[in-house]
Amino acid sequence: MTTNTQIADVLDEIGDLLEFQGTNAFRIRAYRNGARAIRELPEPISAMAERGDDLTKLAGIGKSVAEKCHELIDTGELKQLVELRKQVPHSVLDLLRVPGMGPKKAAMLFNELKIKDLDELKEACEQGRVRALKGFGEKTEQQILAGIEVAAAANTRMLWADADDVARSLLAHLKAVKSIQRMELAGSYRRGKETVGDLDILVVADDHQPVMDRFGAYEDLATVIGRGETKMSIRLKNGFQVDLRVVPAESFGAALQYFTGSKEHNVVLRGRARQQGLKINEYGIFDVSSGKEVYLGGAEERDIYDQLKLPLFPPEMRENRREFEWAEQGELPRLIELGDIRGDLHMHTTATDGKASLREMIEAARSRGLQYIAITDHSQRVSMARGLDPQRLRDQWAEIDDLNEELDGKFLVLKGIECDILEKGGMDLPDDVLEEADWVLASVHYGQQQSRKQITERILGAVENPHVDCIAHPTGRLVNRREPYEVDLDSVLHAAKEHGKWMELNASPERLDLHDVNCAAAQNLGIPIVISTDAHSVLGLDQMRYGVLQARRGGLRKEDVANTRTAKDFLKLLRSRN
DNA sequence: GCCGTTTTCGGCCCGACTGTTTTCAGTCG
Repeated sequence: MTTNTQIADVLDEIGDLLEFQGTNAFRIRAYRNGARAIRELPEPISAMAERGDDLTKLAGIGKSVAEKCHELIDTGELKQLVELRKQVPHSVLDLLRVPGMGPKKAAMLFNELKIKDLDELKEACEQGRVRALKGFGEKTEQQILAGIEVAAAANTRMLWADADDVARSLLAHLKAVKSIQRMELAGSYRRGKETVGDLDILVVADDHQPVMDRFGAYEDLATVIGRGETKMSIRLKNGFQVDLRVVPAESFGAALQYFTGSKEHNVVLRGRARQQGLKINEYGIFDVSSGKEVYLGGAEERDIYDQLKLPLFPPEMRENRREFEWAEQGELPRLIELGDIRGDLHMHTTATDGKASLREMIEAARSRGLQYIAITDHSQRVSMARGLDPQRLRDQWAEIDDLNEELDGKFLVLKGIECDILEKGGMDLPDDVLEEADWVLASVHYGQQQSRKQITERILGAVENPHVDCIAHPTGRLVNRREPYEVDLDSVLHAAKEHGKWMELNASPERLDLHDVNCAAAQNLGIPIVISTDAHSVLGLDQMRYGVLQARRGGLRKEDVANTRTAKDFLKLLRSRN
């Protein structure tokens, strides 16, 4: 079994190694595009190959990459990669993590000084051997030395939620500058990616200098990486890089579009502009058909898309996945919004590992404008969290019955449970207990290291249990920290479809599980998705916005998400399962 | 290496900043 991720990783590695060898940049891009296409496929490419599908029909995959996919699927390895690895030691790829170090410089270091890893690079810099190379100097050597520390310390991206905190703090800091007329964050932060590599701030101001001075006086600043006429970059104490650009008012929209990206989206946009005799850059959109540049617009982001007769794509959609196809068919989905959410179907209380009582969670949910929630504490297997046995669970449910009576239809509390899927298979609570629940989440917490076959069979068992409603955090991944367990999600989704089961998109910023690509796969199959906070406290209920952002990246609409329905319609849909 | 209602060959996004190279290459986003 060769998964999409494994194949994509191989293609990316080939891209890295070829880049190092100075291969034609477009050939390298072709490998990267192929890797991306496969990574984002809604179904396993191995299944497509087995069916005899023509893989070259997939956008970004031609004859060569298709052959390599077949070789990987059939033999589990790729001769080309084995060869490349002989030529370039794997550790030299670490050199590229040093800021300012690209493939050309790294290759020079490897070829001239036989430097194979970061340790050898450090030693060579300290001995002054690097500055002797053509194109290198003393300053470059110092930068490399500083950069090695950065490469070692800060090579992980920040969770979106954490980047959001930094972003808000920076904006508040900059707002003190009176001459700032407009200010906006761009980049992957604006696109709502689950992790953010750096922040891009765009500003319109009468005078550049006070803005840059203020930027350089930010309290968490560690170093100023660079400062030019229009652009300034800093690194924060936590290693995070922030770029600031000051742009003229007539270019603000163009710059916002440009720096929001993604790169892939912009490549397509620029290609289209070129075909129409237009040119886009961060200053605007220009008619170049006469040989001169005639400014057509750029003050607003809309100006760019209007000129190309394209809709103003929501930033979360700008990944060159399907947005251009949708636009051509006039079928751009209306993405779900936070305000569409009416219920929250996964949360914990002090009965297990939550911080707030049942009553406090209900009050907090009501004050956030929700109409219904499900209380889903852990089941007995999760002993660390004092998981509920049948008796304690039934006691909680009796309490919920009383509270519902007290609420008199103004708010609905569902009697739920997050029931563990046991290591040996089967559910952690007997069927007669689960049968009494309004809402049963099934989830894996233990035995995450099991084989693909074991884990998949466990989850399939839960999907087939008639009392289970929804699979919670279906892949178990933790953003930046833990890979998904080895589940065959494609099989799980097909089984869920067959048995009328739903899938959770867990909104907790460190989970965001399902992943955006998996959301699209579930949507394709018509499986209702539930966005839930998995709140362990009152404030945890506010995590819903992270889940909605992820859902938007997955292309989900209001109608794809079950808990956008009113309490009455939600129950109706729930009871009509199967 | 991929792609095609301008093309099966000849393109493939575009500009700022830095350092070192005196006219530009490399890196980055």
